[in-house]
Amino acid sequence: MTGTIDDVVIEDSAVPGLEADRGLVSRKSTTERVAGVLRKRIAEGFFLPGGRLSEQDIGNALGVSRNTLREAFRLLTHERLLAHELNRGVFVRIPSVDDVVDIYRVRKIIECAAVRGVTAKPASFARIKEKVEIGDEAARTGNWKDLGTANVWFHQELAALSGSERVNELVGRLTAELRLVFHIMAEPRRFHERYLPRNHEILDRIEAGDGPGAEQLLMKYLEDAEEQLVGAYADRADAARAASAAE
Amino acid sequence: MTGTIDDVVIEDSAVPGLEADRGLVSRKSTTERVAGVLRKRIAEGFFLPGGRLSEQDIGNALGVSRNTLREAFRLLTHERLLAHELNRGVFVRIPSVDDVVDIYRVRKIIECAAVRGVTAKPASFARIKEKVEIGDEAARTGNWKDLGTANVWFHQELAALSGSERVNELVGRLTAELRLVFHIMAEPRRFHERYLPRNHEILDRIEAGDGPGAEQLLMKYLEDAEEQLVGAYADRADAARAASAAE
DNA sequence: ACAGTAGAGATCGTTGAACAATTCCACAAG
DNA sequence: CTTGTGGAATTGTTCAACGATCTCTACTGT
Repeated sequence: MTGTIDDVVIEDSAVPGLEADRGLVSRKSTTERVAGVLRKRIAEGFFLPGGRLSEQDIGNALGVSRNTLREAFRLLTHERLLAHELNRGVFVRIPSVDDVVDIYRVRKIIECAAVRGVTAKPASFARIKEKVEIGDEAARTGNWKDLGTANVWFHQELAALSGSERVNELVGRLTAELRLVFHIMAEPRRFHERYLPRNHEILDRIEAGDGPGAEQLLMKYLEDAEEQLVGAYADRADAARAASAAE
Repeated sequence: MTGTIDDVVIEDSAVPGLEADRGLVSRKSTTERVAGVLRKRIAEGFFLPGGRLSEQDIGNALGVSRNTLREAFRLLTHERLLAHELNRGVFVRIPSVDDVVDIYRVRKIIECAAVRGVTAKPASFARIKEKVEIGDEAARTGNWKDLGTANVWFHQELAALSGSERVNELVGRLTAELRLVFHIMAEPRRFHERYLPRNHEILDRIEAGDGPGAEQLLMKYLEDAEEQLVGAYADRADAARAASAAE
């Protein structure tokens, strides 16, 4: 063990404000780049929930070795985007109803807490407003895909009010997981549209510095969205039951 | 892609209640077992923060190949226990002051929300009480190490009141990360002791079904703990500054 | 004496091949 | 219709190899 504990120095940088560019300097390993590609593909529905990701095929397609690919799989499995079954391979995860309920349980806790703390106008107002307007524009032009992503961004900005790196990361993961849910839903397009006016209401309360008010609206918002998704799952189950009974 | 979206069936098993044993059947991959070993070693301080984990050495010591070991490293890096530096290797992470602040930010949100929701007596009361008593016993016998872990368990039980799998996992990760912080502190033994009576106070309020009351106490508890840790970091920084100035 | 540099050694990043273990699928047998 | 039983396909894991990158030392020139 080379390093000792005394390496713990609270670094006050000699060139403040430059550390932000560190991300631009640091190259990324192949594993991370592969994971990024797969993450994007999963998000956009190229790999559908339940589908298997063959080491051989994807390795060939991306031009990376099996070992490197497996490391990327581990990353995404850890993010709950993939499910790893021993000796069977990795599959795009199929969130269960319980998952949906749990995801919203966490979202209620996190996002509501972030919004509740709002009192004065923080600097990130513009960012939230921006996301709402992007959503409006997408709805006006009928671009349902963009509407969905704008909505996701909106909620990520809300969570960002907490000012916590870990909260941001967590919410990012949760929404990525939710995208899987949307992909297994029959009609995802209209899902986000009905929540557009409520985005405005929440933004208004935040702009007014009314944290508790915004929280109340957001809580109701999340409860409704959850109920709708759970309902969609129940419909699927009913349909499956009816189909198997009809044989 | 073999599986289709229609695989999403809410399975009503032919043998209800047996799926719970699925975890017992599934063996674990070598990667996961290795990750488990490393996780434990890091938690108990065998690998100290800042120390480098050589692929070669640890691979030989554990009798696994470099590839398998690297997969395990990815897992732990994702949990923020290890830090991965390209072409330099993996190191036991050294949490910064910002990390400590952020960890407590999240803990306040999560644990307080979990505790706030308590109204009637849930079934998990006994579990919480148990953890408090384990802490008492450890303090009585002067077993500071056990006191620390008992305290961690206490908070994990508090978080478990939320009834969310994801919250449990998150808090588990945060406390694992906090253990790193404790390892770089000079005198970790006495740290937990002073919070013992406050554990009792919080437990009392929970048993009384007074969620908001418990939340208030818990919030103060977390604020004090955070302040103490941040203070310890500042001391370290001062000491480092003095040392370098004396040369 | 000192800054800069070249090079050797160590370690990581990534690949490719190999073999064992396991699962999957089709087909035969009861 | 259910229960073995093969063989093919895929994953789990190891090993060896080579280029890339970092680290440290020793050397050079001023």
